[in-house]
Amino acid sequence: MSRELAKTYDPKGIEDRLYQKWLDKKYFHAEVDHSKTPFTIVIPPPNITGQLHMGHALDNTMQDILIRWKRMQGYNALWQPGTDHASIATEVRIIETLKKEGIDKHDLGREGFLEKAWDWKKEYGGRIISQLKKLGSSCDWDRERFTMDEGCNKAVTEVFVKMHEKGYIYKGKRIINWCPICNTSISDAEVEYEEQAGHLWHIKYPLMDKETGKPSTTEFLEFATTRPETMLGDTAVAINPDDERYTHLKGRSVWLPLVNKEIPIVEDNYVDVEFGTGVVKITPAHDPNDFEVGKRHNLDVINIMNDDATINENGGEYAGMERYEARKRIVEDLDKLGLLVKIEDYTHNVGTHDRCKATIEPLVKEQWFVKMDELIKPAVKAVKEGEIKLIPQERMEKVYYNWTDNIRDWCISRQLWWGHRIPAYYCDECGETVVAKTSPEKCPKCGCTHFTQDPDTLDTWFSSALWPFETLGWPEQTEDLKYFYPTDVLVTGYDIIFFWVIRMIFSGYEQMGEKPFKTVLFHGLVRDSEGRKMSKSLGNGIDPLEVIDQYGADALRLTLITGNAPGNDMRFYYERVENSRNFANKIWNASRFIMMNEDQFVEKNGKGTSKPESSDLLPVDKWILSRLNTLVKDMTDNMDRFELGIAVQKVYDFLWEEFCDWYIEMVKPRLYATDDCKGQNAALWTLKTVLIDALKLLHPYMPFITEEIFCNIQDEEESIMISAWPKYSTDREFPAEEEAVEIIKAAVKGIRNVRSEMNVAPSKKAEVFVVSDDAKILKVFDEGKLFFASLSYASDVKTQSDKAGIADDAVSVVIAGATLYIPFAELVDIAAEKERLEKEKARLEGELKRSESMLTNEKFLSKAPQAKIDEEKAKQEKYKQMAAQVEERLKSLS
RNA sequence: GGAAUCUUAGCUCAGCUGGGAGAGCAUCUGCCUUACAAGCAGAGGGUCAUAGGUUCGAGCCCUAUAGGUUCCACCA
Repeated sequence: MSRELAKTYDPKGIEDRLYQKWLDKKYFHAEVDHSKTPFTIVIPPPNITGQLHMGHALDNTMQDILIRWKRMQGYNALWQPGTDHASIATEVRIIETLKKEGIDKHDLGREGFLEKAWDWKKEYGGRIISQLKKLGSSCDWDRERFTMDEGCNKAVTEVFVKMHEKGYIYKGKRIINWCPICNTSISDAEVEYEEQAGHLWHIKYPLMDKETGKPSTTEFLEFATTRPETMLGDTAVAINPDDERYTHLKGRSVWLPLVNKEIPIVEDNYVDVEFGTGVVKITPAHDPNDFEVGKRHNLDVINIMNDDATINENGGEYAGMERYEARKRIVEDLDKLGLLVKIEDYTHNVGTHDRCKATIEPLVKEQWFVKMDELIKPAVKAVKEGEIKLIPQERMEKVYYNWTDNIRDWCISRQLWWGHRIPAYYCDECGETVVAKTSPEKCPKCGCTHFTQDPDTLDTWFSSALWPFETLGWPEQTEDLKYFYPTDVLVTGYDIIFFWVIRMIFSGYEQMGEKPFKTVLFHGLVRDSEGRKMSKSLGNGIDPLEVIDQYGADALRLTLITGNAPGNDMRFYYERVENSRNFANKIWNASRFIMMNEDQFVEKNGKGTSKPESSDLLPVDKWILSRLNTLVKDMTDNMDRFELGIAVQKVYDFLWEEFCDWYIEMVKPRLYATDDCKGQNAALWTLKTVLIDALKLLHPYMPFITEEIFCNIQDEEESIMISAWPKYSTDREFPAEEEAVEIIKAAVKGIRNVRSEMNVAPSKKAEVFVVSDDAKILKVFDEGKLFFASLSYASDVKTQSDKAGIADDAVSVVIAGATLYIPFAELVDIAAEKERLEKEKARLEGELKRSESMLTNEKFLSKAPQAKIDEEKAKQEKYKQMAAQVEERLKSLS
């Protein structure tokens, strides 16, 4: 029944096969079950236009780890998946595609366009889902949702109407960020400031002559601007009331050239006396600060721009010009009038749209807003009081409060077609606004029965904000909602804390009266090997699907999760993926070793292995069981604290170093001893037991290979993903055996070290004498003789209490409590050995000094925990012994 | 302008509540030892940015300085 397994692990084929098995078995599916505690994660819904990138890969790997782990711990684990309609991103993409076919969105009309958009969704919405599956994501796909499906539509309308009734949603004429390319307003959060080289135009306006009432030819007021074209909409010039230079100007006015009209000089504290000339032109329609100044002084708001950023009819002769052309012409014309003082080079921050990178124009428009001051309060309180925990805590809380303390009302209307249409209806007769779930029958004011719905749609994040409860059935009070809400963990990048996380929190409290999640686990960005952001324009993006194809999803997942702390950015290196792949191969071969030996065992004995009597277990077996036991505890603790990188590092080190490099090597002599059936059985049982438990610990991180090995190596359970997470057990505490094996390990290392330094080939074997006056230590070596000899390339091991019968020139190695002698005379290099011992002596003296200073320190003795003191005392004792032995050895050499 | 964060081995980064300076890759030296050369054994390499301070003791806490990254606000 010998099992044929390839020498290297090749994930190709295996991963898809196992994923299909899990789907067929419905392992990912969760139903309400009151006998179990729920554990819920909602996926940050990827955009339907999206392609899986490294950020998704990291985000979803983390979620999958948590979900698989909790599922194994016996929780009713639900990972709720879905996709986002991403209104503006999608609409922009569709418009681009249409453009290539020579079609303008307006040619299609709203209905036609939306038809195209839904086709798009059908075609691409599934793509990202299948990519998430490649990664191994154990989402409950039966529950897949979409932010514009029927349920979500209902939720959005419900919230809009409810919040409008409460006065939290209002329509107002305010200054907003306008993207002339996308032709829509955008929220403050979507504006990205970018440093650009520009100019500062110094311009002067003539003062109005008090006597003649005409523009003065001698008196001017000078100021600077970065956007000269906005002068067309100027309705005042402002000075600071405390500015002594301009006291004589109070109450006067200036002549606005080109437009040819008189505008007042107003006094406002907004003006910084220190900056420039201390004079500011005021354009209320095109600058947020000017808008505020205008409100304070009752100034006219004159919009001079069309939606496409061309100058409108208010711009007189400049009407119809594109904004930058108008700028050029206006500067030229001012120059002709002698009103242009100078042009300075100036770098300043320009607001751009984060999607299309076009320079945004502040415009005054009527838009829908969400009033934030009241809504934000419970969201702040929740974090302050620890109701919701942010990880990494300190850093993210600071970012969080920074935003909540400076929050402004949220502009939620978008002049787009792809999205949730605003449920506001205007009476065709009298213009009355009715906000309702469905189109009203008749106007409450005039009785008219014809209405037109608001053409605008809502900001994508308006629906995303409802994601944690709308996906569970809200506004219906479903069993799912009652059972799975609030969710447990939200995993996401810190880059969308404002867009999404905060908005979910206040929405959760407002709509559900309860937090949407208990913990937010933030991760950083995945950068390229030079630390740059991965982006399409740079072309430095690494496609996770290619990595999966080449190295397997397990290798990618392990790479993304190791050596990376929460909230920190990481760099992506292929070398690290290779290392992960090598690790997969390592455990594959370890399992192959076990299976091959088990097959041989069965062949010889005609029966399989069975659980050995406790007395058949050797100290090494107990040692590895004990180490595993500690690992279980440590890893579980780390994961409880969401320290995923640290946790996986521990199982990695355990498997590679302790299990493969030490335990398997220790077990080999026993397996190869042909007559020891009981010993072989005990060794094989321990190997299997430890490997299987370690695989379980590793499974959340590397789901595929662990499942593949699990199913090959045992046949009691059908899948590792529904097996139980290992638990710490006092039955597996073996401190004495741990100590014993550590002593032998130190001895093996010491001997290997000497042999290596002296360039002795492993094939040249020599006797090893273990000399100690401690009978317990000699017993340890007697019991471990077999594997000690094997690991230290010894031909034989002799234990004794003194140096009798050992050649004087034997090389010695000092370890805690014993001295090892290797008599291979022909290889001894006295000088080298002396040098080594001197080094060792110096090291021990240093350690003793440190130890001494601690143990004679009263404060340390009184303040440090007893365990630490005892530990230190034991160490000191050990150092003392070792130092004595080194001293003795040095004497014998000289 | 405000704030956060980082500066640890040649490179990339771990290092939890202060008590042994670590990993991967790279380098050097041996090994085709019957699970694995995608491997095994061994070695070299760090005044933990700089200067102070707190402490018996600091990579870790405090202050200042220098440099990098990021976020927020935006001043004409």
